[in-house]
Amino acid sequence: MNLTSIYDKKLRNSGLRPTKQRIKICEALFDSEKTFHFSINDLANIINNKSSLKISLATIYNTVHAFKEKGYLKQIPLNTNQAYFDTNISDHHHFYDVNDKKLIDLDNSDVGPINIYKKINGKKIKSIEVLVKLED
Amino acid sequence: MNLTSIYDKKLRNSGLRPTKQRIKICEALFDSEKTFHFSINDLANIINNKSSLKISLATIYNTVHAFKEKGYLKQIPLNTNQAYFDTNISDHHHFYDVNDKKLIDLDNSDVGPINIYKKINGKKIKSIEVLVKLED
DNA sequence: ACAAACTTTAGAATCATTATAAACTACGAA
DNA sequence: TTCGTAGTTTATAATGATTCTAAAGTTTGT
Repeated sequence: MNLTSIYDKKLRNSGLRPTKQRIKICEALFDSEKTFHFSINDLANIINNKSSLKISLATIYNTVHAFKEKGYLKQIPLNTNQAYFDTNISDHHHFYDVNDKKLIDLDNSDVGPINIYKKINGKKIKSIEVLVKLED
Repeated sequence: MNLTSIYDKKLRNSGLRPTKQRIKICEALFDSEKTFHFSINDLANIINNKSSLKISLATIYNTVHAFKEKGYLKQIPLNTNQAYFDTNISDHHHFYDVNDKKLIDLDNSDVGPINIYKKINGKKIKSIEVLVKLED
């Protein structure tokens, strides 16, 4: 089965129609084995620079949010003015290099087990994310 | 020594002139023993609702950034559209309740030791921040 | 009291993101 | 296949947070 039909199935299974825009966004995000980090603007540039089909910013926003909802993307908690997303949806963490303003994955195996001793009544833990800031 | 003169000294020591706006912002932030989390808008409301001296938004932005630079405030890494700050500048972490959209401090003692095994050449760790998302 | 440097401010500008509503497309039923 | 409906895309406008600007005001050392 080729990638396009995999994306087609993925979209259908999520209740999203496999439009050519969404397939193209899937290609930009998931064709490579390597995962990566991106802002909406990064993604718009990646797609609209190397393809004849231009996709509007609104569609890219909509699609990224839909994919985030469906769990195909994660948003990275950061204190920057724009949102950053990750195609690596495994449980993992991040380095943030404050000088180079770059994100680097920290696999779960790169971080020792994290124990949270405090409990909040009626709430359960949904995720644990570690941000390690780096400087020169 | 009263609080106002402590703030005066704090500001002078940081190379910031102790203007009445900055003193008032210090009062709003640091008078209470309790630390708290706030957005710029929260802070503007706190100050401008309970005081006759109205401080412009621009000044509040400037001052919060200056205080963050000086280490009197911390910005909390989150994926929200607006910036959140913390008057608790000790090493600590956060719960974020995704249903109630509320932040709760997680003291260092509430979290087991965190070990980072990965190293990046020429970079050193500046901070480690854990965000624990909670849901119902 | 004075000049220089620093601050505050209102308002404009910018940037990221979301909303709108009209045109377009996919899809299932007939 | 054709049609109607629901879902999608798009340009553009609207919003909201934040930053910039430049003029007016304040602080400070002398």
